[in-house]
Amino acid sequence: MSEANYLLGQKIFQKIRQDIIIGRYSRNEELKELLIASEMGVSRTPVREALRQLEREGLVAIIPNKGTYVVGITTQDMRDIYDIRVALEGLCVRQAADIATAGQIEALEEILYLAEYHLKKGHKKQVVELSGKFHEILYEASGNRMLKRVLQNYYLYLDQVRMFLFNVPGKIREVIGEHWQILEAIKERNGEKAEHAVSMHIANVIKLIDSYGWENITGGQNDGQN
Amino acid sequence: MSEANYLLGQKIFQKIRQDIIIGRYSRNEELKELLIASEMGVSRTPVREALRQLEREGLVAIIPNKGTYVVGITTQDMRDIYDIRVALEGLCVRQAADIATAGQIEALEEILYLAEYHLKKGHKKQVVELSGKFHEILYEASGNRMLKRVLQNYYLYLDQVRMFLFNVPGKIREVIGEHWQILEAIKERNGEKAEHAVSMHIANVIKLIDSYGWENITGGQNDGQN
DNA sequence: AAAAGTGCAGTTGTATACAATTATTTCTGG
DNA sequence: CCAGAAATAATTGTATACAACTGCACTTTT
Repeated sequence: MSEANYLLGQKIFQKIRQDIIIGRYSRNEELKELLIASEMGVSRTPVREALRQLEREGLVAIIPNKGTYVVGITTQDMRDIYDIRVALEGLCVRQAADIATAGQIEALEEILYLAEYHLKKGHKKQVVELSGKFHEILYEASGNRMLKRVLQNYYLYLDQVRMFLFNVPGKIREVIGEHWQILEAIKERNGEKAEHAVSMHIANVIKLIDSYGWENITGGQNDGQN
Repeated sequence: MSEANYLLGQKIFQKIRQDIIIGRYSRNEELKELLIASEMGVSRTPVREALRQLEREGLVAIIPNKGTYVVGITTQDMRDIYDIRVALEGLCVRQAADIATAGQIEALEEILYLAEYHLKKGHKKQVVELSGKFHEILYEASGNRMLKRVLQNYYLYLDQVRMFLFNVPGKIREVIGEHWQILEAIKERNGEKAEHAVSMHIANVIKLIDSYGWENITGGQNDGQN
């Protein structure tokens, strides 16, 4: 009665995915259907459906008749995703600069003002959420369904990195500043400028992570097959 | 005993996906589990798993407790994918130019020679296959797992467009020529040039489709809800 | 003692059974 | 004849049952 009693299978899928992304499972760890099912108090059926979906996302590998093994997001994957994002987020804001609606632009602006407020108040959690919402609207504003879809996925995958970044002193303020620049370019309907702003934004993130070392961001996931 | 008795669920997934991509189903058509199951002579279980996977790919939409509906690849999606591919295939060959192995380069060269041969002989089917293999190796040569994954997906989605293109007189020859240029740039380890060659390649395809009209490429998929 | 075969426990793959939800039809009252 | 409610059918969601396959320990054979 309370709220979205989302389908069991989807709930399991999302939980396992999140567990994989944040590194709760170690790489190559075997996911046994019956074990997960009993842990969640359900039967194997919805668990199997969830695992099959995870395989499509590339987060696990299923060896027929043998088992399901965690693949996860490696450090290399994260680097690679950033390369991809430079290309795709650039495309995204270029298109958004052309066709974003007044409502979308207003929503983006509202988010940034709100983020400034929560930043001042030290409400980190809200800022993180707003930052996600900012990207969400940007993706939507591109008017490109396929692009939105793939970028949303990658955004999810980088959850761990974002957690790390937002704990670096002063980084949040910097990010919001860069978001303002992106928004300004879109308001001016200047696709080139918007793309450049995004490239800078991502490049700065990469530079920061480089200085800390990519390996230190994931919680030292080991191999699981001693 | 004959061959790769691939898991039932995967086989169903691939069949339905192909049927959706080539437009055998109309948009918004309802996919009933029991119907598909009986058509394929299996139970609902593997069908459900397949449908859930298709939902992850965005090819169908599942409304809980209601049904599964075909989303498919719209004409707009195809345009959008080409925009994405300009960005991503460019990134791909740029990276490939840096790190492709001698073996991969040799494989690419061999494919093109073979394609030339089959082109002369008029073996269109073989040329299409080789063209796919060419891209496959390019994706692999980027050394970027996530990139490979997403590009493979998009390549699948454009099956219908490719069928169309390869029936345009002289287009196959042109495509092979452009592939040679890409390969040359990679052999020279010139990422810029490779990216430019890919951009040209894709731009030419887009230009050609524009001249025919995008709507005329898909077999006139109707809406399915009269 | 080494190699090969046998049997058993554990796990996945598929089918079926049942519960819950949604759609459709039929009946009833106005 | 129509609106609405009750009953019925159809469909999805989940659990369970059984078959098939895998891995490993144990036995047997040479």
